[in-house]
Amino acid sequence: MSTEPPLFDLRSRPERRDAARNRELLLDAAHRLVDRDGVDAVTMDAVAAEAGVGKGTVFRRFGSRAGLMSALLDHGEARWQGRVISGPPPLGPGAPALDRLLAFGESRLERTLVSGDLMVAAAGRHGRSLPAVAFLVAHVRHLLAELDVTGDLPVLALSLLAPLDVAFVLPQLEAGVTRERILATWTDLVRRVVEAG
Amino acid sequence: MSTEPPLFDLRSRPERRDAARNRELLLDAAHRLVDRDGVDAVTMDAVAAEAGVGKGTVFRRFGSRAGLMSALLDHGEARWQGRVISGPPPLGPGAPALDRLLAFGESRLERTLVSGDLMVAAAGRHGRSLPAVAFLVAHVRHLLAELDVTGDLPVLALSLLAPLDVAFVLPQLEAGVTRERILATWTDLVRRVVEAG
DNA sequence: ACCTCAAACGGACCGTGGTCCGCTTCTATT
DNA sequence: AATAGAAGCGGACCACGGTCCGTTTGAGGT
Repeated sequence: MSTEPPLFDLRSRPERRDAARNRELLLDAAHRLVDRDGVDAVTMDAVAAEAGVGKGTVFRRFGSRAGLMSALLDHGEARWQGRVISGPPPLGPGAPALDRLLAFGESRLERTLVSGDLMVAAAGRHGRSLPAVAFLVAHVRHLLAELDVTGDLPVLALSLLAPLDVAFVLPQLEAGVTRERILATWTDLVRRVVEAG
Repeated sequence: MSTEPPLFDLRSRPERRDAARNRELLLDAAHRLVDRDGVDAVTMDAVAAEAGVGKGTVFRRFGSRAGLMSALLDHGEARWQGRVISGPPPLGPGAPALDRLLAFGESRLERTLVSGDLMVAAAGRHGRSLPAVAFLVAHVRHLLAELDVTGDLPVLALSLLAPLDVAFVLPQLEAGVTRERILATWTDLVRRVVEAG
């Protein structure tokens, strides 16, 4: 998911200066295009032109359009993850685990609404790859464990995350289901799971 | 989802003879290509050539590649839906609702495994559109109601279906999670929801 | 300073999904 | 049977994602 060079692999030489510069140029250009014309306007040719580099360079740096989108998404995701890990409760630590879990759902839904189009663009053929949701799974799993929920926690955590995924949220919104209904039902679902131990 | 003309809308004139013939030619051709070379080999040009018609015709009949794939999928889906509606229990009617629900999950997972690549190809930008899962939602909703589960049943039903969606199943399989774990966890999840009323 | 060569670059090129529009064919009407 | 016009057809055309490869550039060694 990350486009940074592997931070802890000392065998790999660091990125060359021009490569690093071009990465920044490209990210800035892409960000600008998203802000100005929306995600759909971010074609690989457009971002290359906007950054003033060749198209091949975009693919060299980000691998694919989905990779570039993931990189864009990462900025926001990292900040959001920061709030989950060390922000104020109930989303951050300090609140009871159930409160944190419910706050997590609401906050995650919010992020899906705000960055849904980027998430769609960052997804490969079949939905978001597992690394992309690893943090989410790990966090939910952790909270479930604190709540003494038993079972196959990794898979259960992902099952609880699925209804909040952009692939399910956006179509429902289009069909007229409100944000509130989705959130209320998710809260309900989580309560049932937790209460059943 | 269906590519048939609207059966009960008498205002719309039926499909012209040549159009109907070409639809069949195209479906046959596409089916042949899937069988012989896999879903990825089914390009719009290839299916047009195989059917001996122009490319424009393929788009006129099916709207998009996803539409064509949906049409291919429909054959299997319809047969499967038949088994759910009127096949032998516990999947079909006659068994207790909870048994039916659990059998539904297992059977659905099976279909996801068998036709996953077609499902992926049939999905638009964001996952499968709601009409494509309308039957699934309706059935699960019905069973939940029979089990006296309260709440926002349409949204709850979709939430239970989400973990069985190809977008979540395939990545897990690739990551080494077994079919059995996925099914067991889904069964567990459903039991918790039902038991909590 | 110079050399070396892996890394990076750029843009021509390709395959594929999707559109467009002038031409053809079917069908309802008389 | 003739006719009109809607429905359908085909394939040239376009945009976009992705690849390839000859050229350039930057960093470590001498």
